Amino acid sequence: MSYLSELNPKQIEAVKAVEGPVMVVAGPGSGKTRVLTYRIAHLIQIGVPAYRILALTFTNKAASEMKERIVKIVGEKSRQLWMGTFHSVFARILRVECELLGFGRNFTIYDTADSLGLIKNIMNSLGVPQQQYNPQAIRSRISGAKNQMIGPTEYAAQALDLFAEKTGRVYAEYDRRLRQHNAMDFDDLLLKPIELFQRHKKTLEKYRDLFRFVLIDEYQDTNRTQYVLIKTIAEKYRNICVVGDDAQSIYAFRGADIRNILDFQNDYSDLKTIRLEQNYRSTKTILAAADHLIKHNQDQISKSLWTENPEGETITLLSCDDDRDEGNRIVARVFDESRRLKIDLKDFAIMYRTNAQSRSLEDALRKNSIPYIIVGGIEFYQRKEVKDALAYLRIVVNPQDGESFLRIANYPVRGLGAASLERLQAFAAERNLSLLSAAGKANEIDGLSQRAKVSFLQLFDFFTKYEKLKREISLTELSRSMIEETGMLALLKDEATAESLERWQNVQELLSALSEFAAQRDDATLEAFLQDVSLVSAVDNLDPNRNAVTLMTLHSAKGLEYPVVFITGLEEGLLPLYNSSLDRKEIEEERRLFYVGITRAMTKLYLSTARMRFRYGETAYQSPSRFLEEIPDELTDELVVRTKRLFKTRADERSGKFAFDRGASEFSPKAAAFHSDPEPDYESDIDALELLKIGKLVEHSDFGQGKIIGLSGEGDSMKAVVDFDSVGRKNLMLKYARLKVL
DNA sequence: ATTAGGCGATTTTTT
DNA sequence: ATCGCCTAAT
Repeated sequence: MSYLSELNPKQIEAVKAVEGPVMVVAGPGSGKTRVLTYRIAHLIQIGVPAYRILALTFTNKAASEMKERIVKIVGEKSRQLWMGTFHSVFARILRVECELLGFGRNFTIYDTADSLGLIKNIMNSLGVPQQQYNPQAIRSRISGAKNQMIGPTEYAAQALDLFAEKTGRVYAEYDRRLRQHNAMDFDDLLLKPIELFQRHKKTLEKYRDLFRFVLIDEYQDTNRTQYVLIKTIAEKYRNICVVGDDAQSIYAFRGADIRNILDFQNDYSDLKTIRLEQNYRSTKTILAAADHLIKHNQDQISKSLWTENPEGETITLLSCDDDRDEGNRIVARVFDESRRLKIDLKDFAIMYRTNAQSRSLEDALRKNSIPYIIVGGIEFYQRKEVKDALAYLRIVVNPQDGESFLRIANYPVRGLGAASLERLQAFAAERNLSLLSAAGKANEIDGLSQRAKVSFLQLFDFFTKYEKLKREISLTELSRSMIEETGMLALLKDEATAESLERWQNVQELLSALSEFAAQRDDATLEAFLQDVSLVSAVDNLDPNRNAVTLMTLHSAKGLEYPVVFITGLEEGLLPLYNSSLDRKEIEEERRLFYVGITRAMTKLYLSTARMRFRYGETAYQSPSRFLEEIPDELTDELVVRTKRLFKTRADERSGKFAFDRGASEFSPKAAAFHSDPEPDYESDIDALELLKIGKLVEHSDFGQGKIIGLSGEGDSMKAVVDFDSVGRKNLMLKYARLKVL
């Protein structure tokens, strides 16, 4: 077994302990993924059929990457592994088994936005005012209840206040409607399998027997339903291996339950615990900072992380004036460090607590023509036009899907407003019909205008036609012709604004994605495509080959690593983020989130704060995060900038005045050690780059004064066309030209 | 009575 | 950028 030579003794132990319950407590960067990969490869190598192994990961990307590596080690037979996120694996099982629960195999998966829409609709029909009862809050309460396996009846019985009482009523109706729509929300994908296994012992036996080996990654972020689910499944063989790190538990808001770790220890008396404490990722400095920080948490399993990696550089603090300044200074550091460390843009990650923070960072990157990719944020599949197109496709697959029907009933505009849809819904409820079939009986609905009747009937015919065509033409043809016929493409094209054309593009992109999907898989169905689309996570789309700076939330950063990491917005109220209550547990989760961020960094870590920040539509004064005090001073440096730095001119260099008179990046005394590192003769010029605009007057040391009349290129290859008073037009590489802005 | 379109407020983190 | 509310238009 040659691969064992690549592992340390603890890792080998974790790979080889395949029988019985095992818990691997794996610190950040301790080679956890490697252990999981080799463990599965090892299982296959000793003769376990791949299809008898269930491996649950946190993202689909992690699953497919791991699978590829396993295929490389032990060959094609490992393709049959059951591997993916909880949600995708159990969605797959439900597709086969859900008829036992009264669902059709073509059920639709509702994402958070769909489920919120349904809840709002229900609140309207139950007469629960949305002003008094926040639909979001109701949705998250229902989701919370589901994650703890509390059903609507039980929830209503426990309701103590008015809010809970209303939530209970909405919850009951919500469940009913999901069933009517033949739809499941994210929580159902975990809850329904439990129900299935409870009610159908034969099915339970089938899966218990199938999954002889069960592995779970990121165990600290599993919730109660996930815990019950795997415990149920693994009961027969008890070959269950969980891998996780309590210090990286950051999903309590989603129902992740730390009890899952403690209970696991209680559930299995013969549990073998293996600790992976050697870190292969970060410098000693970064690891020490993380360690000091996390020691401030009371709730934790104590562990002592260590590394053979070098001491490394100190962590650099950037104290910025405001969010704009923060963006600019980070961009400047990206330029400097890419030069100094000779690394690519893809080696940089900028992290933040809230998605809203990405804006000022994006502005700075865009202005300086630095390519970047943003993880999450406004996701492709969340865009209105994409969701609209998807809704049409969803209805063809599942004609009962009322939520999708309501979404597109009046898009493109067909004269079906709120009142008409209200009538349709009432009629459908009365006769126990789906909205689509009710639309087919529009003539029987009282009080509907003639126009609305015609529209409903046309809509019904439209879907009837495509339901039929579905069996006759290819996936690609069907979707293309259908979306074409809705008229939404023409509508977007005719509008001809930059925005509408972008939307048009997005719809086209969706259709291409579908074609590609159809071409790639021989078993490709519209159902499968729609399921994939519902369950993609933000990081799944991260392309490691693109050379661009990565921007993401601290949550998305879990499991990733980068040579240089910037963690931004280290301010009270932002990290830790304040909401209504901030008790110890919440602070500790925020601290873990920061911990996750720090431990993503391999060689260099930057932490930034802004004195003022634009939030909720106004500029607020911010104070530094309490977490900064928890990192020992000797591990950090402060990079001070006095004023905006301009390009040096030769004259400045000669006089040596530049650094003091005009301000520059300058290190505080304790940063001297860092500054004395061998630095390439490269200047940090980015602050000035953003000042460079067409029309600006500039000075060149040889050509004198001139005016910028054109700018092109990006990064190091950025050029400017300058009209000089003395010599006329010149095309200059900014990197060498050393222009001074006047 | 309905619907269409404009304007203003609003974002914690996510499968 | 999206959602909800308001007013003008049909």
